[in-house]
Amino acid sequence: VARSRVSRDDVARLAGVSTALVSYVINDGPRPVAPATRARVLRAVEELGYRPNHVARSLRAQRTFSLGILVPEVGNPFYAEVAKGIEDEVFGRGYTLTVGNTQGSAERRRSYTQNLIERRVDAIFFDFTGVGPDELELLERSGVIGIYIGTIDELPDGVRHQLPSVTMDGEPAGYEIGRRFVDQGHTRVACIVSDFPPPPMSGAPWRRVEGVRRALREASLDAVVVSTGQSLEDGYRTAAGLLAADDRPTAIFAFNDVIATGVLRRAADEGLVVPDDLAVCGFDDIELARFLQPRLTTVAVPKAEMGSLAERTVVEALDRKLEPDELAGRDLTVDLHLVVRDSG
Amino acid sequence: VARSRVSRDDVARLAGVSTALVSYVINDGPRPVAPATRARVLRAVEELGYRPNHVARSLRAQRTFSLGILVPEVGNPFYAEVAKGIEDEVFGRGYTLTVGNTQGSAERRRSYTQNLIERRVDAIFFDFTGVGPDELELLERSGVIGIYIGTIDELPDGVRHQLPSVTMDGEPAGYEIGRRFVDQGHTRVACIVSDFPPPPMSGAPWRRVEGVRRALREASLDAVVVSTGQSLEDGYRTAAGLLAADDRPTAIFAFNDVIATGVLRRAADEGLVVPDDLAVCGFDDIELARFLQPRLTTVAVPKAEMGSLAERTVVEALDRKLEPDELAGRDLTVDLHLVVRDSG
DNA sequence: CTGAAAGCGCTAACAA
DNA sequence: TTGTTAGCGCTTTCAG
Repeated sequence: VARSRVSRDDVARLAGVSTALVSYVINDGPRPVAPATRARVLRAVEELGYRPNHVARSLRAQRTFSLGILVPEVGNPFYAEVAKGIEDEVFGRGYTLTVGNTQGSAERRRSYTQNLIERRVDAIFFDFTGVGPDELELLERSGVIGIYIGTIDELPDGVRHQLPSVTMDGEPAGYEIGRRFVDQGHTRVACIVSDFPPPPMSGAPWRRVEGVRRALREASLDAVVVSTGQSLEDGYRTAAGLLAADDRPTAIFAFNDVIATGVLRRAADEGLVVPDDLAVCGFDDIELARFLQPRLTTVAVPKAEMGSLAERTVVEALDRKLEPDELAGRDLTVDLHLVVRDSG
Repeated sequence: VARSRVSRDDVARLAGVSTALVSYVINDGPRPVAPATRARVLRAVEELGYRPNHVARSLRAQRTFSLGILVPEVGNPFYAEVAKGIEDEVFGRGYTLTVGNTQGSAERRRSYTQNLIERRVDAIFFDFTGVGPDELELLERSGVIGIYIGTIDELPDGVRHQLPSVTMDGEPAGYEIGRRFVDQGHTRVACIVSDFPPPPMSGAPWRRVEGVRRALREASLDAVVVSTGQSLEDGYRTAAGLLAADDRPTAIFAFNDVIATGVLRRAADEGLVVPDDLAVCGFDDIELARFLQPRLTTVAVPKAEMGSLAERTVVEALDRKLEPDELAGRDLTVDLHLVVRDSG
């Protein structure tokens, strides 16, 4: 077997034509080729098992047809969901997706961005990873398109509107949850927020928590807010701490469904009945939420939609050969809504 | 800002040296450079914000430092886990991971393999996707390294030992589960297997189910086996069917933890108490398993270990510039063990 | 309708 | 210690 060493030259030689012809045949253009010649080329391609080298093509075309996506944690189904939406969409158009796990580290995020740019990906999606001035500058000087997908919390003011984005604002949904807690007569409510170290760049409190507290404040109440990590275990452990107190909360708003799942587990371990002894609300509405026992009350985030909005923005820009700056200001927004189930 | 147009030539010109020197400085070799010159080059690099073009470098080096991984479904935390293990490991060595979702389609698997090969990835990991003759031939003629990670079920005989692999055999663990069911006095047990369309290439029954049935047979029993898809919903729906029957099973072995989660949900909906009215065992031991209510009895699969064994095999082969055929026959195996919790 | 050749950005062998 | 240059595989302009 001819080990990959088969190049366009070999095909041309075997078919007895010039290399340009081979190119025209393979790409169906840009110039026409006589049917007989075309057939000869095709036969040679077949015989040699020739396949074009995408690397060479990328170098020449100054376009790689590959996209990068940065994710805080691929293991978390929430982030995976938007990545999946994008991948599914672009594969049909010949793009490939390179994914990077930032693990919440700003340093990793920066170095991945750098790496992807050196590899000349056509665009980079920042999937709930936040974007800082570093990434912005890297994108700027390289001319690579970047787009942000995530919460408005994670976009520092100096960054917003500098690159296109698809964002959501958790405040209104948080407010609804807070209202619900108030209506249910809870007076001791806790919010568990889930920060990667370091905390969100803006340093601002999370919008979704602000929403909850706004509702509480209207009833002259407030919430205790504690911070934890991203895993099921983090949710479990944090809930354990909260529930150990004498004046333990009777309602917990968990930052996301993964944390909420940990909380539910801990509640069960304490012999607490949810929602009677403890109300629990999550956020994200991952598929799992409605399979948990009890079914989780949570906030539906249109993950697939966020992915495809971003994907469409990028692909269109690429197709129309827009410059990155022409995309600045394209800030799309999606709506969230509360999904009431059994946990709170 | 100089839009990415900065190339090695610009740096050389600004520093007043030859392009080779720039190369030597950037790569720290292969030839030494006088300190003064080096400093000048570095300054020019800095001033221009120069970054090497990885595409050109790949073309030249005949090596891209990118790896491909094919996964049945990124949304499933089980598959994501091994991908994560690999990614984490190789990123430090400068590799990047391009992931493809096959969605269980053999056609997609083939076309992704093709695509990745054209992009000249240095190696492809097949993560529980199976590998068929098509992929084998593609790898063969391209000289790209391929490695299989998954169950032995999914490797047709014509493919085994043709490429390196890290596999597990579910039979013994299945047997343990079957034994447990027997010891608990169950006489009506059901197995839910989870096939993507089409069914596993080998056409053979799944080893883990064979194990369960072997144990049952020893007690002169047998299991009913039903097939379903991969989602929580699939598990839920299939359990609904099973539990609707008059002679409903009192024990269910679910193909994996995702399916088991759906089963648990349905059992709760039917007002069945697990494990008293119904025993449920899963497979994989995803992190979620021990947070479910009830905690899921399942089989621990060393996901991270499988990933890193495969990763090490590949990286070593790449470092030592081994030919793909030198890897054939490197078949590693990992052990599984039952994790008894509360569901069965 | 087809061939020759330049050039994408980089590395390294060869020369000086 | 440094400069020059061929060539990785491809596309496309310019000639014929």
